[in-house]
Amino acid sequence: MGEATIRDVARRAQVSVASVSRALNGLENVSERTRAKVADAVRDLGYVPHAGARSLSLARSNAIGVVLPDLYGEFFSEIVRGMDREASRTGYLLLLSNMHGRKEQAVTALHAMRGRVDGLIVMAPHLSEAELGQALPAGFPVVLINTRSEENGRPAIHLDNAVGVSAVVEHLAAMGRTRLVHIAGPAGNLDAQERAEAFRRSCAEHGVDCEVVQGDFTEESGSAAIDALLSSGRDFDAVFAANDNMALGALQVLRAAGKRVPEDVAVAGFDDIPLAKLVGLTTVRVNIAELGQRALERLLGILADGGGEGEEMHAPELVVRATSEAAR
Amino acid sequence: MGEATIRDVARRAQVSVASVSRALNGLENVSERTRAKVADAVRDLGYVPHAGARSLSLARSNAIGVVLPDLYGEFFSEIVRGMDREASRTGYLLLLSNMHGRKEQAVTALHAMRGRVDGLIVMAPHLSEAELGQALPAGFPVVLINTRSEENGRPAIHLDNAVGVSAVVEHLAAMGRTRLVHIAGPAGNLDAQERAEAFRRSCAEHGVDCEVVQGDFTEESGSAAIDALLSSGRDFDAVFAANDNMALGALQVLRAAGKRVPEDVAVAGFDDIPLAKLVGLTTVRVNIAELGQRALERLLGILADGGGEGEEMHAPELVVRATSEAAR
DNA sequence: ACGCATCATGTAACCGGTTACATTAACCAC
DNA sequence: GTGGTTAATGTAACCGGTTACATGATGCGT
Repeated sequence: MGEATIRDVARRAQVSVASVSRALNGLENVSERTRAKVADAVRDLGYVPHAGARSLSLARSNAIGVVLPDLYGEFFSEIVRGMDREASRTGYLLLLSNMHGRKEQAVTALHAMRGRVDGLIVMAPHLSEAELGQALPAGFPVVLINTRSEENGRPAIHLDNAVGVSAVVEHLAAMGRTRLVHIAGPAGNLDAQERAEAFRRSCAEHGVDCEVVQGDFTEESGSAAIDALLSSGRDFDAVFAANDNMALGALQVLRAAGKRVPEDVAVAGFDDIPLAKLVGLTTVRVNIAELGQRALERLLGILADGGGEGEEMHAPELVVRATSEAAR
Repeated sequence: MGEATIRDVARRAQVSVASVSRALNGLENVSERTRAKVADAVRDLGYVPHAGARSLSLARSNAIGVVLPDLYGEFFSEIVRGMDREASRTGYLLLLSNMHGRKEQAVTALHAMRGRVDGLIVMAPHLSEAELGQALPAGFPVVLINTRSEENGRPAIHLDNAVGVSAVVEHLAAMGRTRLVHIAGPAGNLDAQERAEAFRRSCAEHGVDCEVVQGDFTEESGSAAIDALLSSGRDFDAVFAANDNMALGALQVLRAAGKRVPEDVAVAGFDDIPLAKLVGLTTVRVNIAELGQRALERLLGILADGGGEGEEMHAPELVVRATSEAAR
């Protein structure tokens, strides 16, 4: 990039570096004559200010660090797109760092951000609060996404699983379904836990029978779960899987077993992956881009006025499609 | 982040800043005793080096700037994933900047990178070489992706659209299709232009009828295009969309209109997004992640030995699936 | 004991910006 | 003309690291 420095510009314009700096930053107290000389010199030399040096002396970088785990497919691009939307609107750059491996790598990633960014957005589903606390000194502006949050009061944004789940259960109940099955995600996963828990609560509220079987978010596990249920002779008229993948697996097994969907059994999932639309699967749409955008907005808010502790919930939205449209 | 500076560490460890710096950077000439004192002080203070200051004095940031246009769906996440793969392997960070709007915004985006990154990867399908040249002083390490390249010899990586398109047309012709429709991408987009151009050429070579209709890379535009075509009563036996998104949109409309795929109409796309495999869509596989990774490798190579001018083509690969498998 | 090489350490300049403060010039009122 | 005010400009310190060079201590050969 243009290697000219502000001192080169000053020399060529026959003024001091202070005047150049003032002229470039549009300060008031600069004469027209000086302003013009500086502008000429800048053009002649192709001068572009050195952002690194600038941020060192200003203690401000106009960049936001984003630390994400390995994310699959849509999720990554959508969340970054949302952040970028807000960032480019407000003139910030995004400094990206995926952390694949384990804890040390995460700490390294976070440390590498020091002195480069004004704030951080961190999504670290496999780090505990305590571990995060070590790597993130108190006082540094951070917004957490979907981290296991234990009351510590750091600003955070969470997906509101309960809202999504209860919308599905309410919908199924309204369609006359009375014996619901939930295929849960893997035991260690926070979202999976919250969804299963909310499912039980919602069923109780609507006075419908409920049962929870285990899955692990893969399509196969959804198939296997329903397979087992069918051969055990258990009766049910709706299946709600903790994600779309498992719902699709369930769908295939149900149809193979001669069940009509939605007439005999309604099916619903969670996430609204592109395939869900194609297949006509009722699901819960998570607006991932909006989540990312909101996280950045929140962080910028903190940078501006320092305020805003506590968690914020991001509500997903019920999308009713063919697999649940008919009443029983 | 830890606000302690290297001088704080030096004071607490009772040594000079130079010794601290040497100890932290693992230089040889530091006594064990000093090394230990520094390590203690660093731990006590929670010191993390200020990367901005470091890169200012080293004239090296360990960051790579990535400037991308608005990209749709998978493409963005895949290309960034590929770059990230290489970046985290080699200890680089990615500084991301999407440029949506017009030229000035692009120039601003590029200038914002000055003094923050060691090199740039730029994908600017809507900027001419000349425009780019102004914003990118010669001598700064850059790798261009899919830019309108006019012989200027900057290192670049291009997707070989012609190879992919001609493979599809040849395949469709071999399957007995004779009236092909191409749904093109947005007018300003280089890939879209190249694909449409190659389509016309390939059709002529294989002696089949061809028609090009306009789309904009979104699924909806694919649906709309075929919708319009069907209601105009035009006849065709194969649809080749400039990307998979539009092909999927077309697929839905065709089926909704009672056409059998592939018996009545064959369908093909471009990109091979994950959904394409699930749906059985014939397409051209672009290993996008590999493209991104390759771009970064190339850039790192340039940083290391300065060499490597010229363009490099990245050939995509035909993937035949159910939507085109049956001969007419 | 001396001279000399070797090694650890410290001092201060530098990277490229910003800005507090000092300086100078210009203008006005008296 | 003098003193005081205001506006434009310049000087130099500072942000937080790195590193060339100077300094001081230690060990060795003779």
